[in-house]
Amino acid sequence: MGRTTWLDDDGLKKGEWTSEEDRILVAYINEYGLGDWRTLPKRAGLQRYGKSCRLRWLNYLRPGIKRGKFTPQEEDDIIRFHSLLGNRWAAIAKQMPNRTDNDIKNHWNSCLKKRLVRSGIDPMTHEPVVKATSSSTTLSPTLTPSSCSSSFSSTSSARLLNRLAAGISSRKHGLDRIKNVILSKPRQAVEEDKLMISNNEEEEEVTGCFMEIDDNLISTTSLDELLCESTTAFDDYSLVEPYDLYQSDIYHEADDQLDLFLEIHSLGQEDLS
DNA sequence: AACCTTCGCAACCGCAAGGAT
DNA sequence: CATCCTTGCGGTTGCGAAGGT
Repeated sequence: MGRTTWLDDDGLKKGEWTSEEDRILVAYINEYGLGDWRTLPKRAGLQRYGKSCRLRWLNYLRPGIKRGKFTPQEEDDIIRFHSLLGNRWAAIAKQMPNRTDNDIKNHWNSCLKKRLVRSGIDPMTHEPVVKATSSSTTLSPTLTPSSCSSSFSSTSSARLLNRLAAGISSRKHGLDRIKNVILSKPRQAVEEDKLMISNNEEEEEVTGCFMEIDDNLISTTSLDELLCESTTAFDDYSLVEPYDLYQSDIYHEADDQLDLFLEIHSLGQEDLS
């Protein structure tokens, strides 16, 4: 499977790699290690572009790559990470050891995206598609627009959580403050539950509550709803456009912020189930 | 059996970010 | 500070395999 091999204007090979080329590339890297990709082909004796060698190594030849069918657990993970990160395949791949971003992207585009569509889920927003007579739109499964003044959705809640995670990890907002803010607006509480927020060295309980909105009992006590209700209390936590945070300096300062965000959000997901 | 469509996946392309000069 | 170069990423394409008619 793959593309046939051909030579470009520079006399360099393109298309499918042969097993002999693979062997040469692996042998070279094993002996000399990774270095300048541009000059690597010449040094290794390959009629290839450095970019092609890099791609072949990262997506196919490097040790530890898991190939073959994705397990249901892996598929669930991809869908969940995609709902949080969007088409940031490299970021998703970082959360799934042994799978390449290319593999994940391919599987999403060829399989998972279509599966979601068949299930009536918008693959971009991860929300149920509501077929309207006048105009098509998507709605949160548990919240209607009137139930929350802002354009609340799982995506925006993810963004809020992201900001929350960034705030916690940067100690911009202490846990005490977050705790106080959440507790300060427990509207129509009917039941209490507990969330644990881990902050690397310390753990604290954040008490949440169930809420009743527009006659529809929200049967969860996710951090999402709580944050939705308390958004206004976070003076600088206004709803932002998708992935604003990912563009911010604070987010790119350290990968562990992503880990923290995912950790916190997974706790939120558990509450949803 | 032949043809057509869909699937799966390797690899290419263009662009952007960041480092080097 | 500007320009060039390298690397990394995401979107897309090409093509054999598999499945359907």
